[in-house]
Amino acid sequence: MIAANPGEAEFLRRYDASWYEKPSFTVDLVIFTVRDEHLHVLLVKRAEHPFKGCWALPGGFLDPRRDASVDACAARKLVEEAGVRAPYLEQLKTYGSRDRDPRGWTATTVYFALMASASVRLRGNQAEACWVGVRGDRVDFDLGFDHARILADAVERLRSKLEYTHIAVHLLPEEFTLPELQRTYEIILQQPLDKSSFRRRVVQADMLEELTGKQRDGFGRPAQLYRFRDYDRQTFFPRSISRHAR
Amino acid sequence: MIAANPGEAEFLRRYDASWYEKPSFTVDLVIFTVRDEHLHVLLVKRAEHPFKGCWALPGGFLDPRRDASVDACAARKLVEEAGVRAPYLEQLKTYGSRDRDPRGWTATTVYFALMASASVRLRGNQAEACWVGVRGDRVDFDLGFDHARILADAVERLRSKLEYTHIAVHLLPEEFTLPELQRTYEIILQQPLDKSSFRRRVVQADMLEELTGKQRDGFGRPAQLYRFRDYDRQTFFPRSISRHAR
DNA sequence: AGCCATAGTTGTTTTTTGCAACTATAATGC
DNA sequence: GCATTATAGTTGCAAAAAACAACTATGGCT
Repeated sequence: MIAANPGEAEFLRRYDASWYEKPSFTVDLVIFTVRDEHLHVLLVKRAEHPFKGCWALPGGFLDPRRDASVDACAARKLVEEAGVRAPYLEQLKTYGSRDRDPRGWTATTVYFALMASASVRLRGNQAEACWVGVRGDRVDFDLGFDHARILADAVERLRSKLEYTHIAVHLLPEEFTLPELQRTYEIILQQPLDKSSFRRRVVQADMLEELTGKQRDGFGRPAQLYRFRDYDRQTFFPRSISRHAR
Repeated sequence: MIAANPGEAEFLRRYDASWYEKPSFTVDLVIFTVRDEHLHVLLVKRAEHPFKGCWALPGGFLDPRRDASVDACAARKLVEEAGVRAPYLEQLKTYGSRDRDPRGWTATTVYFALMASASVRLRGNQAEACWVGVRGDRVDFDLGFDHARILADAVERLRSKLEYTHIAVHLLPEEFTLPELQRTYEIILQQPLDKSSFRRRVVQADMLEELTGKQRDGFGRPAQLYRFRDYDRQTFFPRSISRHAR
């Protein structure tokens, strides 16, 4: 390739570089659940280098032959890597840089998923996988790559979405009680909420369907069971939930 | 490459595919401003196939040699492709699929930027570039690729962020008046707001610094000039702005 | 039956908002 | 000059919403 002048040569070099040197592209998952009164995230132990033996978020390379889209890739990895089904899956953010992976330039599009603790059934393909408690916005040990940062961003997004939307219902089984829902909010927002304000808010949002006749038995008075009304719609609250802090 | 059994062969094939068949990776920009009482977006006319001659969002291939990160690539393209400086740049979302570009599997990470109309200085490198008015969540002519969908998502994100954060200040010059800020909100949210409620909200958020002595002259009484206090912090309103609709 | 624990409601006080009338300060036209 | 007009900014009050606390309800348990 012979160029008439330095400017043209430079242009051609850049053009070639853009076309042929592509960054590696992966998809990672931050899968949340609530169990034992704490927020948990699903982590896998890496079987290969780099960061072999380290805990990391489940995920891996996108395969253009198999994955029709990034969303489809995330849905596939949810089943294949994490071995779980989650009712809520949303794109979080894309992290890409020269130095986040020792093998070279990589970009990863991270999704975050919510699921009920009950439906957990780990059958990680090759890697060991387990739920790890989240303290604040981190877990207790080191994560590979920039996954600690990604986890912190995901926790922040989870908290802020909880303030304004109903998505906490996806952390519970299909049928749940209002005290259970309130407890979920309290665990994630890390502050107690006022019972009567919370109920007023949730009922006015008209997102729940009362399962008349069905109740959750327990210690004291049995609680009314509800079901989330429209599984697709994204309902927004007019005010943030944490205003009910007391 | 000889494998002992079908499972291993399949594994190796996938591994190779993941490594060597990477999707092309681009970065696109949705740059917003407000001028002539309307929201505008910066578009460029494509000089090359595909979609040659079509209007599209500015952007292009990430160059791993020059771009240390996706964020850095977006900042570079803001200057090189769009020829503008913007005080606010935020990642929107990543769109990737087999069929969004006729050349094959591509992923694009889209950023959205806000800037004051005054500081516009188009010097598009090779392409013709101009501001185009946004009606609802679209422009009046066809866009290449899936850029119409991307634009609609960006407008939606802009509206929802306006409700809860101060980011509208980045659509104004450094010094502005409260009526100008209110007008910006009204233009983007497409509804009139109550003057006294709006002022109460903005003043209580404590995000503006009064430039005592400086005023904007005009027809009636001159308006007090303000400056945004902390250019980095992201301030959140406790309630959505559109509650002041009247 | 009486106690305890939790669910759910109701009523009162306090805060926030919606709304409209009011004042303030400039330019303009006569 | 001075009324008029146009926009900026304030104030006061009624209405709505939220915080708070006390209340009732309903089960299990001894």
